Amino acid sequence: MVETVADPEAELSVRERIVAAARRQFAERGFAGTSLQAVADAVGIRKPSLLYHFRSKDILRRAVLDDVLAHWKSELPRLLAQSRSGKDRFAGGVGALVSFFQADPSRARLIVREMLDQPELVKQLLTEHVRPWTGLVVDYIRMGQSMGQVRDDVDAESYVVQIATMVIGTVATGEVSRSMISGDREDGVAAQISELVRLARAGLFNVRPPPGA
Amino acid sequence: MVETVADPEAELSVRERIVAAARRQFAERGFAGTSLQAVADAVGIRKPSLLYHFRSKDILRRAVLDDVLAHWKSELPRLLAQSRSGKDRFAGGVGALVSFFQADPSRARLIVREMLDQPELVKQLLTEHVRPWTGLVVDYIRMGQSMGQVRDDVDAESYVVQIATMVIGTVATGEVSRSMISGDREDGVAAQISELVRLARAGLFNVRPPPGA
DNA sequence: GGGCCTCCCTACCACTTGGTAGGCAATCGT
DNA sequence: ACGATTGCCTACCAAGTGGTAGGGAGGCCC
Repeated sequence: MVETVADPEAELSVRERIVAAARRQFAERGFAGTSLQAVADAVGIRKPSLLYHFRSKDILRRAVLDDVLAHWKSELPRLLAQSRSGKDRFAGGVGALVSFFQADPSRARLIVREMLDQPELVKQLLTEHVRPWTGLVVDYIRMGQSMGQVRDDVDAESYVVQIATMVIGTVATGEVSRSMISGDREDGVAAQISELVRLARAGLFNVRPPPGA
Repeated sequence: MVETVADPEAELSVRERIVAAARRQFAERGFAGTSLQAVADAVGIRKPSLLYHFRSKDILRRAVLDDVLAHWKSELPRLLAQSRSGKDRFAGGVGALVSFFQADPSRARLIVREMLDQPELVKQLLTEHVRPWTGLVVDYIRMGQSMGQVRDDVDAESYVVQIATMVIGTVATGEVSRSMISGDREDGVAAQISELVRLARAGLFNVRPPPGA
């Protein structure tokens, strides 16, 4: 029995559907707070069938984490391409990073949870998959510094990490922190993100051409 | 009912020791990932004794969260006093906020976890306890804007939330994000924090007197 | 003293958890 | 045609969970 062909989810393999369901639940209730029973229910199979595809809960956890990082990694080139030159593209790049996580907030929440639950593993995985790319950004910023376009008091590496922390944190805890903004105004998300981009920009570029030149 | 107000440097009450142990464990392993058995062991009592002081695990959770927020709230005036005027004090204020959470990172980690686990409750508690104080900061920033000292493209509310997100996120996930900074250089923490302060500052103040006037 | 309250204990319980054993139908390679 | 493999199932289990029952030692007030 197969579901409707029009539904994009219908074409996913059972493995993929398990990973997707697990990601959502791990993100929402945490790893320890999620039972295999609940994941199996969400997929529409029985628990032992789930354990046939993933031999233990820990293996499933790892698969979910790998999946999120793989998606992130595969999106990075596209995101970076948008920030390759100038201030306008830079704003677009940060915005695109935000949209990547915002498109499925469970990605951000999962990463935050795993950073808390297994810092050593996440540290290793990020170093392996994401760091090479951030290295490109760091080089780009340093180039901008040598050309006088970028503030020279910027610590490029710390800057990148800080912006990433802000982006992921903003998406993951967005609902809560947004409630601190003026009651519950409609444009909370937009305001928060535009302030994020503004902060990132103000912290990076010289406001106007250096006075000496 | 608190009986320890006049106690000079006496040992903590059992209740307080339970809350402290629970905070550490909830922060480290999460609420669902922590058993009452483990908390009781850390305190050095049996599980039913723990349940004598807190009638359910959920009540303990709430007590832990209240405790953290109460400490935060009570520290806020002192932290704000340091940022009342000018750029130097501002840096001190943000730095002080960082130190507050860094003094016991389990506070930051617990708040992040609870923002993920029970966003509605945390939203309500933050609005009740913390928001009045951030309101003061917002007013202060707006005053600075009317005096031309602060950039006028700053959305004061979003700015404050964004900085707080960055501070809490930096402390909570510090170990991991720091590993993205150049191998594992010794001053990772300091570099990260100083970049945080620099970002906050660059995003707030006019770099030099406004050009038009 | 005697009753009472505080605080901690041992013993126990119903329930859920991750995981295993083994069977059954469809599909595949040859 | 037919054994092996795949993918799912029912039935089960040992361990651990949050929580309860009830008892006992010590201090406090009359």
